[in-house]
Amino acid sequence: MPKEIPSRFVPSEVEARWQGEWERAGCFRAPDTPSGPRFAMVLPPPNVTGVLTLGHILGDTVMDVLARWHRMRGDAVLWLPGVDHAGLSTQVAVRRHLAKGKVRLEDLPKEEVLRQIGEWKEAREATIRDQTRLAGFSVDWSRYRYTMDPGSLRATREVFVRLYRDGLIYRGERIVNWDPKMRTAVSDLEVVHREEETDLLFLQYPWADGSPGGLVVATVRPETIFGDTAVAVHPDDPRHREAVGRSVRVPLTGRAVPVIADSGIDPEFGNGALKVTPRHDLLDHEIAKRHPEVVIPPSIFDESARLVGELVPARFQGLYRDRARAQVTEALREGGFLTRTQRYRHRVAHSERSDDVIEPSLSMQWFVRIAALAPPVSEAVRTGAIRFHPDRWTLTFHRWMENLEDWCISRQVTWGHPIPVQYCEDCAMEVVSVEPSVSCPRCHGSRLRADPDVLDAWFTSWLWPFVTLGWPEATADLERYYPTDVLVTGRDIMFFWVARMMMAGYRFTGRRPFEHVYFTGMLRDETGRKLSKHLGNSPEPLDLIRDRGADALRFSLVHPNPVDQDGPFTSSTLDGGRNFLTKLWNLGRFLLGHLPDGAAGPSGPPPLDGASALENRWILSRWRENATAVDEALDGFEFTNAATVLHGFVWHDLADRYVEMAKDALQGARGELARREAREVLQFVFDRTLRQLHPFVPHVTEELWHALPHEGTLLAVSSWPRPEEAPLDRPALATMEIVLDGIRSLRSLRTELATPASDLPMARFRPSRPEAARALESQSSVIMRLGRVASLTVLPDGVAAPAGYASSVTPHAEFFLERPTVAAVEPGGLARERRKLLELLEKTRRSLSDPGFRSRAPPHVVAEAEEKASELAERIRKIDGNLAPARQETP
RNA sequence: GGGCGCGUAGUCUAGUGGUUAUGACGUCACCCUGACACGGUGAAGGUCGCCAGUUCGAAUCUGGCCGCGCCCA
Repeated sequence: MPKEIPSRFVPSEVEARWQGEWERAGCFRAPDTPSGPRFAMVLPPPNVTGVLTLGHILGDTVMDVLARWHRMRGDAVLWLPGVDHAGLSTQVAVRRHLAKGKVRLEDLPKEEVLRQIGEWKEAREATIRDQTRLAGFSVDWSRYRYTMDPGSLRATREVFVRLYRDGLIYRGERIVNWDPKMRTAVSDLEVVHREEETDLLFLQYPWADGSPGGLVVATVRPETIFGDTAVAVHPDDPRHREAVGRSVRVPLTGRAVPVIADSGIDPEFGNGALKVTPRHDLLDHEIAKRHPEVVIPPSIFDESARLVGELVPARFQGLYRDRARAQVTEALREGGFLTRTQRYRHRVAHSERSDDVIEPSLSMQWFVRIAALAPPVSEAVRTGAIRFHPDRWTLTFHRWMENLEDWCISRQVTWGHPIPVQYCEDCAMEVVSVEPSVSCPRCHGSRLRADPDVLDAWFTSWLWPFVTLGWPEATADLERYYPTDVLVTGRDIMFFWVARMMMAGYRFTGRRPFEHVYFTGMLRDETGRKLSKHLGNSPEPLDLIRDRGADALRFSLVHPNPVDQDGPFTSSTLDGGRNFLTKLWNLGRFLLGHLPDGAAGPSGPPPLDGASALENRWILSRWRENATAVDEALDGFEFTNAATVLHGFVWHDLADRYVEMAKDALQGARGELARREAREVLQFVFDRTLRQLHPFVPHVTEELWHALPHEGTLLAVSSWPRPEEAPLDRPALATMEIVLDGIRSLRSLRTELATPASDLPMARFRPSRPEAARALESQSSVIMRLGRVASLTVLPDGVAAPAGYASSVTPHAEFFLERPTVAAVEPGGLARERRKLLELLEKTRRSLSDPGFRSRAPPHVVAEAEEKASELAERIRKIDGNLAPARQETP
């Protein structure tokens, strides 16, 4: 047993050691026990695109608190880690990386692209594992999974085939969100809208029959006129009633297109007439479907959004979207078609991944009819089988679930799971199978062409909670640890991922994938901006860990700002965490310094009786109260509350009060019996507090626990304390309130009187009640020591305060403190207090004189008010009595 | 435009009908007191966004307004 704890907590010397110990002991491996209480979580697999951000560390910290807490409670805990291949995102990242070396990803052969991405993945994955280890997260590395490992590959294909056979996956031509930079379709969820200002052009489409004038159409996308196959107006629009049924010529091409009436047109927009480009706009496409006379033309864009095709005049061929817009606008102006322009703010869709402007485009893609998967999910949330924390997100969730569009799952990128479909070159059959076929099941031809596309990465990660446990095989893990208990994630992926996992869970396992979904908040910097790599305001977690330690970082993420709310994370937040750990560390040093050689570890609290020191009875009760509050907070997913309770207990109850009060006893000033009792109490309380703090700050608690006498091998596998271990001594709690009130009063008077620090003035007190008298008299030595006075004696009723004393009046007593100099006067505090009390008294009396209050308010409230009024009046009377002589002395 | 949420000391925050409105950071004063200056002690700082209403009583419930944020179209 080392008799010394270093004077400073140096995380770098402590943290790595325990990470090694825990792993060597295998305490984070989910037990293979077939039954008994269990607790399971899958870690949301971070993208191999990048490394862990502070946001990840926040979520992981919450999960680690849950995992370690449950482990200490004796549950078989599974916390399963892994990474996500993140298809498109990763390809975008690697593309950007290659571009720095002036290499275009598109120019590389497929094998080379895969090799580059593979290298990228290996490097990032290693960093992610390091970060996870160094933060002290207690994941089960033996069950580590990757969304492109063989099991995931197999399961993904299996799911595709099942949904296809059930008619819930289909291939179809629909308007999709096309990302011209990445040259792939993306799903609705991967599109972000941003407000932009552009020119709204008013274009005159001449009448096809040659009559003068024409129909004026407003558009922000003049370059798409080559794809126009109609002009639409609202049927009730009087301005355009004549036009319906006629034809107009598309400027610059001369093609005649019909004017149609459609109630989907907004008459308020522009001139009330809309050019219909069915191949390049969702609304236009829907209009075209409603009107058989409107043809769907060939595309006018290639996959990079360059103008091409038979409808595009030669002079515009090959122009990229933006240049095309400028040149077409110029041509329209020259041709006299442009009647006017107007600045116009509107929302433009961008690809979340590449940031390029989305080009809506009619395209052949694979879709999932997710609306068919929704009912059991909505039902689960409605009945509470799955619950959100905080629960206000339930509403948002329901709204989205009621409005589901088919999910586009095919991507025209290289990196991802291949779509498990082959096309027969002979009979054109779609062959959909888990294992690739060698011949066509219909015509038996052997010329099968694999679908060149890959699947949206979410199509794999929506299976995460059960694929990671072995699905579709009926493994022991799946039996034991599915459904999982809690999912912790950010609400930004509520629809992307959480909802889809719920759909997949019910569809493929028939059960909920998890019971609780806990959403963490978003971290912001001191100016309120979201932390993001993009803004450059996001600190590197490894730097913070190196600088302040993993525990300080972890604690700062859950305290003092609420984990489930967006809130600031700044260097002063981090200081707070570090300061707290230092406080804890020094408490440990203090305790060790007062233990004799060979002291035993604490097993339970020492039995106390009426003869025991007040502070001992008090701190055990305070610990019990706080321990109960911690349990309640953790049960209710209130992580910040739990941390706040522990923080307050350690700092204020244990350090500021208990230790200060018990110092005498610990140093032997009150005899050997008192000394041993104080030691045992402090050992017990500190040991239990270390256990409770362990899920939040595992390293420092493990280190301190080992530095002190303890029972057991590792704190990480020790048991979670039960509040009932300690007695709840209500009289001790009440008595201590009076004692603390006295100490506070004397200290406050000292400051008000500017008593020099080294002075020990004399003090008197006049109790208001017998129990106050007993408390103050019996504890006078501790009050004298902490209140820093030389004597503390009772002033009998009816005896005036001695001259040269200043006073303070509390509900329990009047306190008098000797003034340091003759010149010192009654401080202003007493008069201020009097004003405050008088205001309160008046307010209370107003209530009491209101007949409605007496007749309607509950009797105990009335009684309390009466008691308060008389107590206030009494205190004011006492203040007046003490104030009067002071006034006389200083006219 | 629709939905959801939030406005409490300089900053962040607790508080779902009766509390002298909680805590932290910051500020000021004194103190390197034998665990800790990453500390101790004390103090200052709030018409709980505004206006109505409900109620004996509103930071708390209702409505309206103002401001901010997020999601969806």
